[in-house]
Amino acid sequence: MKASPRPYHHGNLREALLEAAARALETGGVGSLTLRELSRELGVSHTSPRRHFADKQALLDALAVRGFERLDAVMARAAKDRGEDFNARLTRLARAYVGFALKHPAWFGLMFEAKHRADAPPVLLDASDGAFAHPPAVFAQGQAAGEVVVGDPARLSLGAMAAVHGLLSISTNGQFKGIPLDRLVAEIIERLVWGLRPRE
Amino acid sequence: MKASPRPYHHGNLREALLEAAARALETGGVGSLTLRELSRELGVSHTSPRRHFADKQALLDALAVRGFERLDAVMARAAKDRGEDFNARLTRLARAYVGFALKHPAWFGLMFEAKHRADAPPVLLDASDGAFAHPPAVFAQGQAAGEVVVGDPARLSLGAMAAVHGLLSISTNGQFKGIPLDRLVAEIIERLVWGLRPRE
DNA sequence: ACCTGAACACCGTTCAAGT
DNA sequence: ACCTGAACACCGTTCAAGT
Repeated sequence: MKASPRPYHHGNLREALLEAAARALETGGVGSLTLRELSRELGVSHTSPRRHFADKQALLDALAVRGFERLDAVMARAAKDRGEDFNARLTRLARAYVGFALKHPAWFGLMFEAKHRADAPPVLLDASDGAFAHPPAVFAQGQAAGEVVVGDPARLSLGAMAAVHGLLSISTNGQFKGIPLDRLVAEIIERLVWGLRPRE
Repeated sequence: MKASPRPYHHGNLREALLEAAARALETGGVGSLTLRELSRELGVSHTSPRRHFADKQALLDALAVRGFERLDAVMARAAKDRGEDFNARLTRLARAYVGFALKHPAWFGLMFEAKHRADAPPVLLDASDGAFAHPPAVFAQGQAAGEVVVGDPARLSLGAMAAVHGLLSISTNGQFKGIPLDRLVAEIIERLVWGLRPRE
């Protein structure tokens, strides 16, 4: 958003660093991400990153923020109302979440690791909150349609998102005991929705 | 279990390394865990660990196995039948899980990170399976008592454990938007149990 | 303002050598 | 069998210096 000042030797080093870091993350995991290697790749000295990020952790945090922004965009698209019932809509949202996590496992891992640091910057927590604002919205509309019990949507949706996220953590290689994640997600959401029916 | 051969310079270096590593993990997180520092602490040369662990990752894997064994012990104790109903028992099991994770956050994180590596050793996956065998047992007894719908206990319990684990991942510093994890766990389990009631 | 090069204090891993 | 010491190829970070 901020207009970049005239470049010196490199076009926009900060941006280039973040992009190269994201690539490194996808290719070789967080272990392969070093400031010196990024600098080499971009043809600048290994001390250049210092001008744009206080230290390595600052770059990782910025990368985590980008991740939550991407996740936010993915969730926003999946949360759009298409006239389905609550179950179908929540399942679509959950699948989008799982899809992002499986497509960018190292990035996804970095995002939550960064968020869990005691001194995580506010901008990071805000980015996370942004992405996690979509499920409550879907729940609220489910309530409006009489498909979901009354109660704080944020609190109700937390259980659903926790289940989906936990499924990712507990599973291995996109499956659990041979059953693909996608199927398990649908199963769990359906059972959850059943439990969330208004009690007559 | 295996009888240790006569020591050379150190009593039982393998054991000492694992204990020192666990301590380092608790104190300064996984970032503070280096083979050289462990060696210094134990008064051996920095190449000694090589005799007992092929590389650093092998030590981390062994540490992760220990973690799952500890978790298994904690879960086994919590899963014991005390004559409560299914809801109370599952809540106790979930709280034990959360308690372990909050008490040893770095270790807990290491365990699942190790488990997610593509080349995770079978012994690690077995240790994980061991700890996760307790919830299905509780579910099976819940079914026997007519408190839970029919279905594969492993599959049914997966949703519950995923929700609890996910809550840990999504939350920050043992809470979520100011609400303590313990309370959220109880809430989610209760709602889940409600959804798992046999449908008449 | 932005980048460089040398220097410092660390790593993990390898390997020939010791007892 | 078990450990050592030197060596190698890396790190992140600091700092005086350049344009």
